[in-house]
Amino acid sequence: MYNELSPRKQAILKAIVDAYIENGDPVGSKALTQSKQFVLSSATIRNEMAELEALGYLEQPHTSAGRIPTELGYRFYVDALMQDYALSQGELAELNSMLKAKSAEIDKLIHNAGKVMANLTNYTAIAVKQSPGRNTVTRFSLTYIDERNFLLVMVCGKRSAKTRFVHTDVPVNEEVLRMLEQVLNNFVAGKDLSTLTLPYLMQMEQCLGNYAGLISPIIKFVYEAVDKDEERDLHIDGVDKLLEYPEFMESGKLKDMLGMFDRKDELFELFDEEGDDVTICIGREKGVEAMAGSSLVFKKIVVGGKTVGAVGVIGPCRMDYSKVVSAIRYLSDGIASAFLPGSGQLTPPSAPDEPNKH
Amino acid sequence: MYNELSPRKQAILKAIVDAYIENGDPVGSKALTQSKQFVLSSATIRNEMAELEALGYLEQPHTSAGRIPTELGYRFYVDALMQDYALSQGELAELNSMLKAKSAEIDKLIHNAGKVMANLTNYTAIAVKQSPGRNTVTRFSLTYIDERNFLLVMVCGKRSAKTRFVHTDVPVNEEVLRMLEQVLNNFVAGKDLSTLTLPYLMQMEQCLGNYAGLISPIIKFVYEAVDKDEERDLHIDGVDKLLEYPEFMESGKLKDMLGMFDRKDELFELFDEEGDDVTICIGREKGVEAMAGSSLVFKKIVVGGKTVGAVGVIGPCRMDYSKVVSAIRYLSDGIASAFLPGSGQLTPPSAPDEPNKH
DNA sequence: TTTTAGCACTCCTTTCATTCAAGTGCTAAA
DNA sequence: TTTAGCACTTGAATGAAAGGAGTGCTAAAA
Repeated sequence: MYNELSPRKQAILKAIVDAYIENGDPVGSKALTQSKQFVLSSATIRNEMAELEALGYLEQPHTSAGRIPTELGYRFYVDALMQDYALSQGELAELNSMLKAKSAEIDKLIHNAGKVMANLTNYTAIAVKQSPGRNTVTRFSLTYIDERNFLLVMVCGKRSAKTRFVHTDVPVNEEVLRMLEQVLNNFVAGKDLSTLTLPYLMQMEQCLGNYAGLISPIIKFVYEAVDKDEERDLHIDGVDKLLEYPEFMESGKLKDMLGMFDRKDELFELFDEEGDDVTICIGREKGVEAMAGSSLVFKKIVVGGKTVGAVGVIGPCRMDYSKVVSAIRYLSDGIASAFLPGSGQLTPPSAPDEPNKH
Repeated sequence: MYNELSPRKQAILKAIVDAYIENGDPVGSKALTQSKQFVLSSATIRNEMAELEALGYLEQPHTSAGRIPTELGYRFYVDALMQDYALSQGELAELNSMLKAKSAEIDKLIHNAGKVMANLTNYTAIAVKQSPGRNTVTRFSLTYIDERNFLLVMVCGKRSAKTRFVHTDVPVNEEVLRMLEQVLNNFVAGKDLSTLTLPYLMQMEQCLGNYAGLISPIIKFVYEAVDKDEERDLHIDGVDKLLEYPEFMESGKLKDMLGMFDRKDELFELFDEEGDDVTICIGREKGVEAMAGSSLVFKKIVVGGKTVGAVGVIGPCRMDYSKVVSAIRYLSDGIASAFLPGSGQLTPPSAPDEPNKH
């Protein structure tokens, strides 16, 4: 589909997108000839631009304005035309200093990554933290509080734990809790939830005699704890950056965005993507109406084969994709390797030696 | 200070604030006479308004506009003039249906309260969840995971628990953990942290022999868990509601707000208030520059003498205080009584029988 | 002494016409 | 195939004019 574009058309498209990303004004044929990168007259470029528009890569806000890229134009740009951006020394320093403070939990690191991203790119950043879906509880532990209350601790995998306070109508004591704990560890720990059939549960209840009534509320908690959506968490940073881009100042765009930021479920869906490298969603490509005019760039954070979260930025379609992509890739990989067991040192994904001045 | 205002001035001030809150246009003398609540000519009212302005309760955007309240004007209004708003049946139903879904943790309830508040009042809502400061850990529980890892569970009070994964250099087993657990429960549980002096810690370490090295990282976690700031959490809902008020559309107000929403620390400070009833912060009263033109109304949620959070709304100074106050009071008290042990039924703070049409 | 009618004045908002500049498409020539 | 030239379109910027809302002040009325 793309090969219908001659090299010259591609060069012109690239120049237009680059220029438009940089200053936000529709770019006309004259501006391109003045930029000295083409030895063509404005008329020739005009013809090419007219064809690019007919092909759907460009559009005109109105008759007497220059051209701006369409969603298709941006798509082609990020897929085929965009150049790699090498992070500057200062930018690398900023990212690294964040990554080195890896003392804390991965949650905090991801959260901080959002703040850093927002600052570095000057777009709104989204940091997603998600525990791997479809857990099983690997171990139970019950802690006595008083006759009617105890704490249920569920260890999921080796890296996360959830607690619930359980109130009982039957009085309990340490001994009962030990027994219950043992039953849970024998019957439920490590099992997939689908194996918890009714007869199976009844078997457990038999083991507990008078305390059989405790099982069903606990199982409810287990379901809740294991439920995939339960453990997703999403932080948005630098919302005020949106205001720096005129595309959000008019019409209802800003409202759309802020509304979407409130409906986190909808946001999560945007992050459901197969790819493992940086994903770029331009405008309504994913079918989300509120994304019209905006783009989302993100990358999953994968530690030891498990997706533990993602980090991304959201901003106008007219976004500095090449810089954003570089920053996100660096940060996402950096977080991942900071948490890879054993690896203390970061391994930057690319060797940036010559910083771009942008 | 306030008694310098004659009853008539108060009535006029009230009428002005009411009218301005309702439609956002500066209110002139003519509008007041037309409202039929005064049997005075516009000239008389003009004189009164001029005096109210001289006293600092009103101001004029420009010479040929009506008057709008100053921060002092709003202050007087909320302190002395504002009428109680009786929530309508529909509004009560909305609030109650939220409160009845009390299955979940108090965290979730508070979070939901924010969403409901935002919808009901049409202002941005803030839901604060804070565990009572300066906890002690009341009980420890250790769960074996593998030779080098175990889970540390710290129960604080009877209502909250925190977990930490601990990695050890010394191999451990169930037995060791039991011993360690006992030591922690004997020496640390229920103690104020200030009693954990160095000699005291050394005494503990003696009890543990080879495993003395485990104590210090655990104590570090205890400090973290007990640290006051650790457990504050804040959710903002309905940010897009800001856009419905023209005061945020111009100048940098919106940016100020969004910026403040990002700096949660600053927000938390606004919620540090002594009072137990609804608190109203008008504009820069609390010394926060970003609050210029905006007001915050909130109320702590107090369960059994402990502050567990707060719920509030933030919006333009021109806010429907009376409705907001009623809603917040109802919700805050509702959450509190939903979580008061034993009390299944809600006890509404006031008996609303005749809904206001507003 | 207080209230009110009357009036000149201020200042914002809206409207309309005009001008200006940028950029285009098209045609014809190179 | 490219380019110069030109007529045309359109939004943005400017400024004058009109309109309106509201005020303060003065003097008369209650």
